[in-house]
Amino acid sequence: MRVSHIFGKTLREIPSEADNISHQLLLRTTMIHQEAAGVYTYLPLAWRVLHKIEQIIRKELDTLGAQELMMPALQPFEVWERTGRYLSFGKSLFTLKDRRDRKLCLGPTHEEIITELVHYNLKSYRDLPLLLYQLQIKFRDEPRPRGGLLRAREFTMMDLYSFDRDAEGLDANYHQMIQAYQNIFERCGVSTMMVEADSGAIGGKDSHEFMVITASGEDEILYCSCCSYAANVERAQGIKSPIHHQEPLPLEEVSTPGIKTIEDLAAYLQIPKSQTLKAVFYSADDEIVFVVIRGDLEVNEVKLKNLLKCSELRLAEDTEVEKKGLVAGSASPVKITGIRIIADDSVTQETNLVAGANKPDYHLKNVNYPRDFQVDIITDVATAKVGQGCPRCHSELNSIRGIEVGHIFKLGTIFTEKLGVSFLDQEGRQSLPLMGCYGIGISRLLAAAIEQSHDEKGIIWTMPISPYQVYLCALGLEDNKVVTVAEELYACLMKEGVEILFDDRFESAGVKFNDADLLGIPLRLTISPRALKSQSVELKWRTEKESHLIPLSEATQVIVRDLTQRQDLSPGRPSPARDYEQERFQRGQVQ
RNA sequence: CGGGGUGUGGCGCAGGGGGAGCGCGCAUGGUUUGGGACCAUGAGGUCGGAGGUUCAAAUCCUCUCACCCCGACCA
Repeated sequence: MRVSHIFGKTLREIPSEADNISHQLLLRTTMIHQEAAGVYTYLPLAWRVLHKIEQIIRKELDTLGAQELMMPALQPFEVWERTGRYLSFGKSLFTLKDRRDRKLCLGPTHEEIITELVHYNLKSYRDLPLLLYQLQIKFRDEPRPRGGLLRAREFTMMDLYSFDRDAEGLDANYHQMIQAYQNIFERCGVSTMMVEADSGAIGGKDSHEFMVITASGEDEILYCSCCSYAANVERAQGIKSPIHHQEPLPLEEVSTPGIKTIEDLAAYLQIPKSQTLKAVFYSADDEIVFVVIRGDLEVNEVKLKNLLKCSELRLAEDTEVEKKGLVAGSASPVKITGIRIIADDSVTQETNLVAGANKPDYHLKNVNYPRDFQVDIITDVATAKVGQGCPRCHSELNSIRGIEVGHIFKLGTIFTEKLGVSFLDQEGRQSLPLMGCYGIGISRLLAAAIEQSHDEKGIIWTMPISPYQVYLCALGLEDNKVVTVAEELYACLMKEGVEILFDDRFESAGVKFNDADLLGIPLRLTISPRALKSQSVELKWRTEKESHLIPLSEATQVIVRDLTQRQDLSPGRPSPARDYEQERFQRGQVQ
């Protein structure tokens, strides 16, 4: 492809709507164009990258015996009613009506459709296991799309669904898919960490996310510095050893005029926050619940939501709290009845805490469980923190940020049961197949790859997903020799199957070099009168600072050889963005 | 949904009751060509939309739409 013909020109200035690196670079290179909030056109360069990622995915999945198919984006709403998931998706589900007033929706995911499809085609245990996948556009009416392709309302996704005879089969497929995912991301040249994840309202016992590690990531990951434990903060557990263990002292009321927050209380009484008991009130599907937790910790709403099995969870309004006869700012579980009390285990392990006195301007000292209060549930509902102990090996937890590019779930029989899918097992009995589902956000992966691999000049593509492999710069085009040599090399390399961008524009060297860097093509070749004096071509890798000359006569041969070597990434391949935390990734990629 | 912000040519921005401007980009001609050259000439905008105030509105008022950021939210 000639650069002069590429649809979409590079921009010198950053469009003001973007403040996210990948978003800025995708706009500056005109790889994407925004049509509405969270809705983008992929221009030719981006489309090539998406295709490459898709091909890597296909190759890896087909090796497992998975079969590709294509389900509709437009789905009958009725099937979402049957599984009840129109409720859990809520407003994120795009809905519409056809001319006969029949309700339809745009698929945010395809568990319903695939399960129905399998219903019509699954008869015998001999048909299992089954792995089906598609590459599809998904629609989710996100409350707030952001970051360009990182959180869009329309995006491309690979979703695979597994069906198995039994739990062992599901486990085997799940492990197989973990390996496939690790292969896929590695082949794309992005470093990911696999972490334990919340499976949310979809249920199921096992769920893992694959995170592209980058400081700009939306998700926080807690990982152990010693063992392989890594989890999304939504799910992570930290060991909360008691820090003030003492003999219980007698309960004592203290005056705390105007004190309402834990910060103020700790400062006023000159005690650490960890010596206080925090009371937080939530409305869980309209039930007000009372959560108590050690003052230095925060309630993890995901854990709480899973515990209460509610569909809506929010902080209670002050008026709702008052209606329950509680004093916001001075509330405690001491002598409180008529409300469900959930205690984080940090509270029940601790001694002599300062808690509210359930009347304004007073607190209680030396509150101890179970002497002074009772609770309905004791469990872990705290947000794990850096510095806490790893739940597996008790070493210290660290924190890092990532972008979720893959998510896998063991669904079990949730969908097959609801939609009545069964098969005849070996003994001739009706049996429910066990499902797993596995997703990769392809367009998000494209953006995440840029987040992970760029510098101040632009994108740094890894070879396997770069839109082109080579950027051929011809400098001094009024020199006929330059034109002849460049055209010849361009033709030769194309004949060899090299994907090449030929910058044939009458532009200054600076413009061409800057565009080459911005576009991030791995190898830049320069043909110029200067290099031609020594019958040479200049080679420069995007990841390296220095260029070097090779003889013109060997150019095609050398270039093809070097490209082949770099096509399949070896672990030691230099890439500035991939170097950092490299060891961690390897440790994080759990067996 | 709460809070904040922005809408003026393809991109970045200035202007703030009476001529719609600047830089980049684009076109044409010329001089240039190893890290975003220069000169000249030009094309391109219902100032997000609707209503109002006024002799006169990009500018003031009202409503509205879109987009961005923070939060809530996000299987």
